[in-house]
Amino acid sequence: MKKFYITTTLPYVNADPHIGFALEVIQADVIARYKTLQGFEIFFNTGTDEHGTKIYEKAKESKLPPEKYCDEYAERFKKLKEKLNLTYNNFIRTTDDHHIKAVQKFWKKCQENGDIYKRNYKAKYCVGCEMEKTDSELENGRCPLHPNRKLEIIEEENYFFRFSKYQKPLLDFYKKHPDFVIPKHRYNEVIKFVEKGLKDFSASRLKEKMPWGIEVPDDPDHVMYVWFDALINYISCLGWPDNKKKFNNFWPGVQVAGKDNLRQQAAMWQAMLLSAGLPHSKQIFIHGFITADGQKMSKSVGNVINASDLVKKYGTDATRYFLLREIPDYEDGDFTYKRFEERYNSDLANDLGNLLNRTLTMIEKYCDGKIPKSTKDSEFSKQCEETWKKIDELMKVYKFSQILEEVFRLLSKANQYIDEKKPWELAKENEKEELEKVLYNLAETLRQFGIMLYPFIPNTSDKTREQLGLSEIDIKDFDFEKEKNWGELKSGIEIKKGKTLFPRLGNQ
RNA sequence: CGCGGGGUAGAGCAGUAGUAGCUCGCGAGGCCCAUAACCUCGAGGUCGCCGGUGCAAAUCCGGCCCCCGCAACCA
Repeated sequence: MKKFYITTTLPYVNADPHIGFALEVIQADVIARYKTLQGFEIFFNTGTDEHGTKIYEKAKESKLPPEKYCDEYAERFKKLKEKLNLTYNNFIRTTDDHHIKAVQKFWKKCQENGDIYKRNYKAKYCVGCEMEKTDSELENGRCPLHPNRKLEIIEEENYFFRFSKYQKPLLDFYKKHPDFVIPKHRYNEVIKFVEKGLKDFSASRLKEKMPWGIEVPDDPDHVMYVWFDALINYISCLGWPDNKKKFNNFWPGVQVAGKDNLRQQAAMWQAMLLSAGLPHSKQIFIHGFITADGQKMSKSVGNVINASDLVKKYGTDATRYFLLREIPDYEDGDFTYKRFEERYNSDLANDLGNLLNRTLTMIEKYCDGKIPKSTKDSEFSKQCEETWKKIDELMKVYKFSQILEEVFRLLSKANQYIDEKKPWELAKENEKEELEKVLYNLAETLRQFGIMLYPFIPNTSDKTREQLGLSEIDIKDFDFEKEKNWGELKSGIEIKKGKTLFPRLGNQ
């Protein structure tokens, strides 16, 4: 069986999951679901990033041992699976035993390769921010956020990773793989970054200052810096280094990440893989950010949109639909409740839900509630075929919004078709054959929608199928290629008109 | 000369050379199968500004202004 591996980045567990991460994991889920339809065996990984200073301090604040604190947050992220209807089959925590062992092994490999070395490290530290500051961040030698405080100079011995050594190999690699980073402008961005020159980066901290991390092998005074450990999850989740079979089956994979993560994913992580003698990732797909009402979401502004709240208020599919349709492909997008409800009403309620409803009502009234005789010369069969082609092309470059636009265009054609053909008149005039043809075309088109929408809004896909008298898509044995063909909807099936799919919001 | 994205109808966006498009909203009409839904038509834009190249520019080139991220561990 063909294999496919996809992973999200691991969110840091110092806050509740917000819709930015929801977007990422939903996008990954769409890809995974589509690949599954195509017959791939999927390994779909997500999880939580749990080490590092911020978490250590957050835990202290909430008077919990870090382990407990992480447990609590990891649970909240795990709940997304249900809430967002995700199909991931692996959830890694960077505090998992096997991950820790893998990280230490990875470290040793880099060390054997001469890429880890110790040197004195000096950094400027702002106590106000509790953060190191680089020179570029300073204004007149002071932290712009806390200009009254003097910066502390911290000095300690750190291990460094020889990032600089990989400038040329990385550039060669990018050149050979023009699709390595999607979209193109992110690909260009990372090349520019690497061309500018790479500085070795610090890969460890003194344990006495920051104990919450993975121990450096053979040097218990040091723990690794959090991202060095975190990046390795993309292979430790596959059982590397022990489970060679699984690793070889699935690696390399596609990594979905936010634009803030471009350098880490596309440059640092790739250099680390080179150092450890492992193959590069297959592809990095970078998505944009979500603003709330045009503003960056932040706790201090108090405008953070929480994924769970959306699901609670509007449901899983409406949330998925909004994020996939309204956030522009590759770019930043804006969230507002107004826009959300507009999308919901116009697309999901008026176009999709209403089409299903009116079609099924007519089948009940005019065809005894049974799918009528199938027709060959459908005006829709060709359009469905073309839409499938477009979906396939666009899916390769992760243009989810465009795909949904295409699918809903087809939907709108179906609504037009009803007005054109006026089945109610055909019924009055007893034009049975034409009437059945029209209704079959509509029902079959709806069946096709059901499949097209499966990666995006799976519950709706199920419900649509159910109301057409079909069973839900059982992903394990669903013959996708066959089901895409026009006419797979058998006549005589009894429909099961059910509840309104998406009741309109804000009526009244 | 730090890096990147953006400035197109009231709002949100698509469109990378050849009659300016989509969704929502707005106005008029149609229909009655349907979730006050659906369908048709219409109003509304000097495509940020200035200059250049072209028969032709939102689209290419140069300059400028404005907005938003990032600036080496926050999706």
